[in-house]
Amino acid sequence: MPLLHHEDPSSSLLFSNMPGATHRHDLSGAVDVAPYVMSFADYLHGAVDYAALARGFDALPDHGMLIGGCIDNSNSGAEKLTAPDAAGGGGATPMTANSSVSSSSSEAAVGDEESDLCRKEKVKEEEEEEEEEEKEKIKEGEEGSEKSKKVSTNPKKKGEKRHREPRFAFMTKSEVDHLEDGYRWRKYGQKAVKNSPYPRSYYRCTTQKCGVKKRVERSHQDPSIVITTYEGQHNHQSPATFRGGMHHFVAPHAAPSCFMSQDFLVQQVANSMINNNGHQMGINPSLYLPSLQPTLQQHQFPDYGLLEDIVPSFIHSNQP
DNA sequence: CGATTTTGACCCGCGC
DNA sequence: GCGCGGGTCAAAATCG
Repeated sequence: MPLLHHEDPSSSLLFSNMPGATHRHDLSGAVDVAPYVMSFADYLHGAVDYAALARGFDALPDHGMLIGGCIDNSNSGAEKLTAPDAAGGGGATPMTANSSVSSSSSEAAVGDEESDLCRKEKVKEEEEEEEEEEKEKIKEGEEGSEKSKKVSTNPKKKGEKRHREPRFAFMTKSEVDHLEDGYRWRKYGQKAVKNSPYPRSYYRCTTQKCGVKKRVERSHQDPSIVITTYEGQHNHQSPATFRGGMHHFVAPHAAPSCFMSQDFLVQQVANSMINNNGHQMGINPSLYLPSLQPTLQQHQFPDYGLLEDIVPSFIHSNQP
């Protein structure tokens, strides 16, 4: 996927929309993305749900730049995150600031396998979308009384498959694993990642009734890269947003489709950028938008369901 | 003292 | 049916 390059080669942002991708990453690492705010947002509007990501920008401490992102619609657990390099299909995609690699690549890496999965999942998703909402409701209701139950996601209906919300993943070059994105998260688990020395952490939005989750893991291919995957959409504004006097309303329910999330992201991004005191802050110049920006705006993504769809373009751009 | 993190156990889906 | 891996829970520990 194409990247937008800025003047500063040191930082680069790579966005990839990966429908099949399962991760969303916050780029908390990137600190000042301000200059890109507008364009970024616009960009997002067109296609992806990077809002969430974007928000990370404003908060990003000192570490990191956004390397890439992708949206994953696939719900089935088929998501896999691969290191960018890996995704590249063997390191084909460099994630350096100059070179662009994308998270998509990571997911893309999984591409072959995932592409099928993603597509299947896509379909499922639609069907399950409704179910999910119901589940969530049920959950809420049950939560209080049936906590004693162990780990049963949905004790009530066994027949129902676990449904997952669209995910958005992106890679960030950052020293810190958990990037600040404006929301408050509570870590609820950590698991070792197969074939990787780095564990994957699971976070949940601490806001009541907000079921947004995110996973954070470090690429074993390039330890400096953090892969963040968002799942679901916030049904509230971020604390940061409030502080900044943000004004955008965010869709109250889980996004049924990638596009929803995209809007969401856009808003978030915009918000984050405008955040503090109404000043535009943030987006790090180091944030590079992929050349696909135009593409996104035009909604030309062939199929968001597949990473490969996106990744390839992005990869190609880098590789003649 | 409340909120968050840590961590081992458990559940679930999937492939063989 | 079994084993594996991913994801989640929840008690205990830690933090602010």
